[in-house]
Amino acid sequence: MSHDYLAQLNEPQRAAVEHTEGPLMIIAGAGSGKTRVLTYRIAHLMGLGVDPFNILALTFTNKAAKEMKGRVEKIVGGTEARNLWMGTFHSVFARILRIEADRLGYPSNFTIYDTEDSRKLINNIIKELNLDTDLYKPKALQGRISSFKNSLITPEAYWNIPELIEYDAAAKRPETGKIYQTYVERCFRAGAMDFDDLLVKTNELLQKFPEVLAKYQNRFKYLMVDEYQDTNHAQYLIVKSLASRFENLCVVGDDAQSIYAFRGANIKNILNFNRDYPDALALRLEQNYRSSKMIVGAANSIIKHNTDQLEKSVWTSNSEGEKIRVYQAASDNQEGQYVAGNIWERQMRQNTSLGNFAVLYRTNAQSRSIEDALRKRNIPYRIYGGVSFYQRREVKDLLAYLRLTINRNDEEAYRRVINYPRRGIGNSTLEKLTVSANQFGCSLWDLTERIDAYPQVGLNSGVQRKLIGFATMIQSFRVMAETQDAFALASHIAQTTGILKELSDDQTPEGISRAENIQELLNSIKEFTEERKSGPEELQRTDLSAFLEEVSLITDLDNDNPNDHNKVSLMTIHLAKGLEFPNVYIVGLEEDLFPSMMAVNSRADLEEERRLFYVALTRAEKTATLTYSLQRYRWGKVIDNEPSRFLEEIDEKFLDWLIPTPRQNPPIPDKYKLNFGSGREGQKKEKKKPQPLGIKKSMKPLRQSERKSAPNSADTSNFEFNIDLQEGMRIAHERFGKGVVERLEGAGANKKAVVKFDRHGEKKLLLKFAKLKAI
DNA sequence: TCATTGGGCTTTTTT
DNA sequence: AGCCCAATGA
Repeated sequence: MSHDYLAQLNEPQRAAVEHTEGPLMIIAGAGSGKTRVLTYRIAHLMGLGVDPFNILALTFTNKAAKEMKGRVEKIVGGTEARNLWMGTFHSVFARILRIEADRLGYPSNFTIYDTEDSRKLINNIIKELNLDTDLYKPKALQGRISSFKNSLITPEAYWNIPELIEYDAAAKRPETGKIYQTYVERCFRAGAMDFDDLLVKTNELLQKFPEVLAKYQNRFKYLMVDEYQDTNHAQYLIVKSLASRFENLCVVGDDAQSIYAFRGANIKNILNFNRDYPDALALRLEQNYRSSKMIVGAANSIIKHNTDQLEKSVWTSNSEGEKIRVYQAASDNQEGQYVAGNIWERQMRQNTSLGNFAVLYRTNAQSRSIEDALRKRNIPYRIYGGVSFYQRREVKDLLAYLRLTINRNDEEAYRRVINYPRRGIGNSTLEKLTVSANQFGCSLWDLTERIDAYPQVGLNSGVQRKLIGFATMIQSFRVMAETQDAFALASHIAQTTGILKELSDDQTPEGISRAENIQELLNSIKEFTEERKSGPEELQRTDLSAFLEEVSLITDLDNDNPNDHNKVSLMTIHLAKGLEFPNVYIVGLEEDLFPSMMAVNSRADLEEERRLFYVALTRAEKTATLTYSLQRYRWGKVIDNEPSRFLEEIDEKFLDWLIPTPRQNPPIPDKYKLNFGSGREGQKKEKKKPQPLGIKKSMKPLRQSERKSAPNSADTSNFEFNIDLQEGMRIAHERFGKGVVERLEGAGANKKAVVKFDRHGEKKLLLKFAKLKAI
């Protein structure tokens, strides 16, 4: 198999492929061909006689794994590559955990709780403990528990760390440890693991059972980890222990693309690689093969503003390319219209596929205005992420029945379906069951199944009969599961439980779409069984648990539907990581949106946002278009925006500013003008034809202060700008209301004021943007 | 027990 | 504006 693949690589790429023994760190700039390196490296290993059985590659998405496996197969042949283990941390570890589950006291068919399941459970626990949900916000607790897990702090360990206890006490949540402990117990009792558990339990397994560790150490003689900069502490430890025997560990990453600190990713894992492996070879891939010179240059000019980074200079020999266009929209809807119109024009002019276009945004909520505009023009699109198919209520309802059939202790599944469709088992019954289950330390199912033996639960015979009826039904599904395949069983369940009838009775548009989604779920189960039947022998299980094992870790990105190849892709920047598109639109480049409002207060957070912007821009191959909008609907209100600071950070020479000429509004009589503090709906709501866009090139947007007299910003006329601020001065801000200037920082264009607002707390405002008025 | 209503809260980002 | 939840009445 000595192909000429080595000849297709540049110098450092080849070195990376050929350095097979010992630790290796590859710092791979955006678009520098790291996937190619990884695939060739695997092929190369196999060429040297390494058994694919001994190779493990951990990727960031299932899609990336699939793609890589496909590419390896092309080089070495399909049968050869079959034994390769490739997948995400979560899916690979789930597989290991299913094999070893009983050592940890889990059933091998354990349920994987998704975010919603675990939030609901936490919510229940808070209520059972009679705690105030205003203080103990389930989402906040969930985040905190997740961060404990990511740092491998068990509930027992929690009690021994005074800082944590004090922190929670200070936050008026002294019961946090109790909630955490209860949550862990309940998951265990339900035979369920959440996403974090897949890492935590794997680590526990490897630490507690040396023989298991040895087994997998010996199996995975060669380890490769992609996107290493996004690994968290648990992942780091697992990788480290798996690799400690042979130390044939190759990690690939780019500190400039680390965007998951918010979920525990630790950039130090990559920065300190050399400390763990002093003999490690470190290679840098700096030549970008993806993007034009304009895009690479612009991206470099952004990332320069970060102080925490490894030294590296990404360059390209690709063509110059077009300048990056920056467009200012008047509203979010108009932003959408511009993007849609521009995509349409471009694809006509270039006679290219719509699959070559992507619209990227910071938050999922931004997709709506883009979708509307694309729909109006009949441009087909596919939206990734957001409320994905498997999170829809009706889909989760049916899945809950399937889950309960396979794992009857699954508490969240039980709660979901015990009274859906209605069978007269309401909250009070459920509450009694919960109390007893907690008392006995058993699952809800255990009680339900033999409710007649537990008079102390206090249920009357009518309710008992209903519970037995429910249990009998689930048991019958269980029996069927022994012989039937997933599709037959799922159809049967949809039928017998009455879900199908319930939905087909509902002829509202939502009801119809729900019924369609159920049908779609059944179709995908059908597809699953068909695929499995025709697949490789060792993967022929078509039973329900095989399906459930897969389904909980499927993400939107993994479904590659050929029908989507001629559609515009819409997704968050986070999801876009690792992908590339000839034409990229990054929308919503506004202060408080991108960078996010949550991130502007600390340098570390802001740098992560900047890396996110870097990731977004480097997705583009040929053209990039940046847009922002002066007004946007957020939280049901119209909000005024300032252009993102990131726009300023890009070196001017890469940009092409497109500014629409100001709209000529009729003068508005003074009495209709609104003071700040109240909305300005009267202005905003008027439906105007999209104004003709007189495009002026090479022009920066007018700052708010310069725009003051422009007729399209009548609502700002109550404000006096560029006032001479003094510390201690009392001021008013259009959005935040009244406050006191605490201190002033910086000078010139970067002058900022820290203002303590009466109602919104302390904010740091960039003076050239903030509309402050002395009072 | 269940359906309706109104109030409060929400928005980062994901496996 | 939409979603989730608690309170309310049938």
